Amino acid sequence: MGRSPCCDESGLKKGPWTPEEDQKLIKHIQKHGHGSWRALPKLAGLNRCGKSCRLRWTNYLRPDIKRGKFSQEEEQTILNLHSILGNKWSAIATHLPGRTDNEIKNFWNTHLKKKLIQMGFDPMTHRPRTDIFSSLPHLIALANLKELMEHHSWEEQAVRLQTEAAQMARLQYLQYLLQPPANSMETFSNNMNSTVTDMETYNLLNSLSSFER
DNA sequence: AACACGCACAACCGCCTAGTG
DNA sequence: ACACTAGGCGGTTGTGCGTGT
Repeated sequence: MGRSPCCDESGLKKGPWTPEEDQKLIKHIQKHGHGSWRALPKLAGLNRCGKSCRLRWTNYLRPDIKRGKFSQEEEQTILNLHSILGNKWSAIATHLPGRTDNEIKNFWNTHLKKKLIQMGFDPMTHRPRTDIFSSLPHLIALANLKELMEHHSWEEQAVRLQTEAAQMARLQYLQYLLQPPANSMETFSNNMNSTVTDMETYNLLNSLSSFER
């Protein structure tokens, strides 16, 4: 019900945190725990709203936060979980110890989303895109077909077609792996028990992205 | 050197939900 | 059952930095 009034109070500081503010927050929480976030700023001597303090602590100052680049395994985990859970960042974060929902959300928006789009997948459905732009490579391929037939031997064309067929098979396999099942934990656990390992999926992603270059 | 641009990420905003009286 | 609040969540914006021109 209704919006929390804490941030409507005027005179509270906004914007980037200073090292001094960080220290005050860390010291207070280490000594007393965070308790009520609403009451914390006053007790800790901070001119911030409780919400801002909570966010700063959970997303940046918490001692168990893992910083730095996401590993390949983490990246694959996010892809897998996002295909199942969607934009449930906090739910995804529970499967990645030391990572915050905010960090995962940012990583998704700046890296993974683009990666999927580049590979021709809809980042929301994890299915191949069906719009005109995703079809463009196929249309170009068709347009080039005539020229191909005129300038290359049958042997060359056979090798090329064989390579492309293999890539297409891998693409379809990946499509199958990334298919979002019905939103139930049953299908989730089925997926988790599938014989396909994270590494296999990751290798497929890599092989496909290198193919597109 | 100066400017424009894009990227990454920290932080904020507004809505939703669970808990409480 | 209802009103109210704190905390949590996801979307969006702001800011600093690196890179290209």
